[in-house]
Amino acid sequence: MNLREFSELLGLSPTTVSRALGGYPEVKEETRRKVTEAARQHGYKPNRRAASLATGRAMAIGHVIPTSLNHEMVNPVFADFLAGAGEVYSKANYDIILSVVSDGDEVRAYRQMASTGSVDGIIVHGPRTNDARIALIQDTGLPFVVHGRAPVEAAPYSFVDVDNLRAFRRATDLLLDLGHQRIGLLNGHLIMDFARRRRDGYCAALEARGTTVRSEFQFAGEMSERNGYAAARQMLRLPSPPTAFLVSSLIMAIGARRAIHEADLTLGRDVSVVTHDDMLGYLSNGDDVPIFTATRSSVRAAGRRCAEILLEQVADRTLPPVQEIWESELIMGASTGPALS
Amino acid sequence: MNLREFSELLGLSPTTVSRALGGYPEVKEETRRKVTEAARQHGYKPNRRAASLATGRAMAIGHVIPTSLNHEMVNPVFADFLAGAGEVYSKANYDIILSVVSDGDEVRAYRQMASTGSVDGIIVHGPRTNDARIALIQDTGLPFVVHGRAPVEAAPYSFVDVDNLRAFRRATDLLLDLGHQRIGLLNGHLIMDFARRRRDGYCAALEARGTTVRSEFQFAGEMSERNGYAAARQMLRLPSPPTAFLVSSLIMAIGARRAIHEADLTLGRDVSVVTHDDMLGYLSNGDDVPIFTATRSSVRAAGRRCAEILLEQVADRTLPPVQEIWESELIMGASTGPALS
DNA sequence: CTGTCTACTCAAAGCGGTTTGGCAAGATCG
DNA sequence: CGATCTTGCCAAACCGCTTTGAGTAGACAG
Repeated sequence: MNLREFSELLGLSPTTVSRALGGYPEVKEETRRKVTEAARQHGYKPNRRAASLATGRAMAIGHVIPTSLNHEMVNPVFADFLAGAGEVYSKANYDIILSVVSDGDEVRAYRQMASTGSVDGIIVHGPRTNDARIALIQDTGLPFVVHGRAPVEAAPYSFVDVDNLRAFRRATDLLLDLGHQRIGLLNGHLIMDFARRRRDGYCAALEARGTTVRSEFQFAGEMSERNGYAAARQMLRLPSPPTAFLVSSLIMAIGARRAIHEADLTLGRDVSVVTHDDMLGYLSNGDDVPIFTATRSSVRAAGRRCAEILLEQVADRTLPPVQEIWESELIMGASTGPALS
Repeated sequence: MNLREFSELLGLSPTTVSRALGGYPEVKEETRRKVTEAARQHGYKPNRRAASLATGRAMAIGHVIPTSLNHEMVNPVFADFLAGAGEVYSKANYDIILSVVSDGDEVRAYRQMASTGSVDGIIVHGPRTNDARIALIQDTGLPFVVHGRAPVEAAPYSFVDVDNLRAFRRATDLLLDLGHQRIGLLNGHLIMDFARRRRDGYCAALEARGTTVRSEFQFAGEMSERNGYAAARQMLRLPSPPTAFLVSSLIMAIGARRAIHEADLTLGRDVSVVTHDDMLGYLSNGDDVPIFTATRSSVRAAGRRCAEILLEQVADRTLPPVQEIWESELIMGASTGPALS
């Protein structure tokens, strides 16, 4: 059923029907009522592609999700981020266009989205330390919002980020205050901006206290359960092992916990753990008492906020960039305790 | 840059340029070379919406992901499923149109996708026992593939599913063979088709051996870490607690493991666990030796296969439905052992 | 040298909407 | 009561592409 057929059915012109459904004031209220009612009954909905073409607005936002670096892992925070963003989009009647690409093709995917005009705006996920994508998208003139940020701020752009440096600096301070001198860092890949900031926070705290920063206490790689386990295990086998771990994701922390148990140590007594918690829906960090002491920030809320900002920028292209840096909560759980002397 | 401008630039007609880029045989090879080269250089790409409108093909597949039942959880398998499907789509130059909706609006989302013609086909996720969506989509005439299946088979449709009943029957048999008499089931919501089939497999195995099926040994709900923990804890506190658990997802099993540790019991000795493992990228079930004994089937592979089938059906609407039921592997890990008498 | 074929290329008609610029009919005003 | 506004509707142009059907130039044969 297309507009012409539908309008003939009603004995009206396509123009009037389109206006009636579009909420324009030029049609009589009664006519509008008749039209909307008939549309509901016959299931008429304007063809989205045609409407897009005519208005120039795609009514869609592009997300590119890369399947990670070398492995085939897809970052588990995407699901929650998309859920948050999706809430906002669906209220505004926007679609998500998702492009799942292997790491190398990412830039191509962004370029394609921009040049084929299939989206009105773009969300950039997982910014790298030197991220070619940002300059690229800036060139296209398409509105975009970055979840996280990249250090190079050639021209300012919108982003929503957690204050990762501060979060990890506070977490490290906490462990130092508890008397821990040997602290392992289980981090994400260092090409990721957030991982680098977290490491900087960790190093800054250690250096401020005159504690040596040791490379054998640092792991950087994919944040999987497996890697958390393997890295923690290896560090625990060192002649003088860490008494505490600072971990970049709850999933990795669960891996670390496995290694701790396996070494017949007790979490929160023999070994302390502080982790970052993205508050993923299916992986809550305990109910009343948190399992892990954690720096906490909802990735779902970030998704919502990024979407809001982006839709505003799409609606009004002249708006200045919005930059938000969120403070993460530091919550005390059962996984930290004083260092055993 | 649009086709008209671009073709004027080249001194050719829009038709010829379109044909050259489309790979039609009516243009001279040399002309085609010139055109593609210029397109690359000037960054010309046909506008997707316009092309769609002209050809009638949307070059997009719709996925609807519901944020689960009562809670705000979004199923973590989506990310991996989408990654698998995305591999196939991007090769075929198809987009994913994602609609994230809260549970109630799901049907509306499907109807909308179908009637606005923004997609060429649909993937249905997480079929329920009585699923209205399937009949609805069948009505629209749009090709679709179900990941999983629903019991009502009014008219046959395409699906890819794991043989859940058989998998859980085998797993239960394994535990029974090890001497376990009291086996807890930590399952998903029973309105989900897969959960019901798994329960049926569990019950069938118990009944075949004359073992009583007890309701206090069955939990059905959201498959989160938290629920796995809470349900296992509660069952372990029963006067005569289970000596083994059968769990529907690795995340839930990790929750159960936490409860087991907390009760000062040892996994694989005091309490056995068999779980289903979707092989999510970030949550591997151990490396060489699996942590958990598990029924295993890759959700990513399922995503790939569903996408393949769907694209075939889109290309040729007359194709008969494809129904695949995959056998899951039963792999032996360190979480199962003989029942302590 | 003319007629027929082949190989390219083009103009124009959609695809299904939105939107501009009119045009009648009825309402309002002097 | 005629002139001027509103109000409510419509015809037609346009968004950017694909594709049909027609046309032109050159190759080749007679």
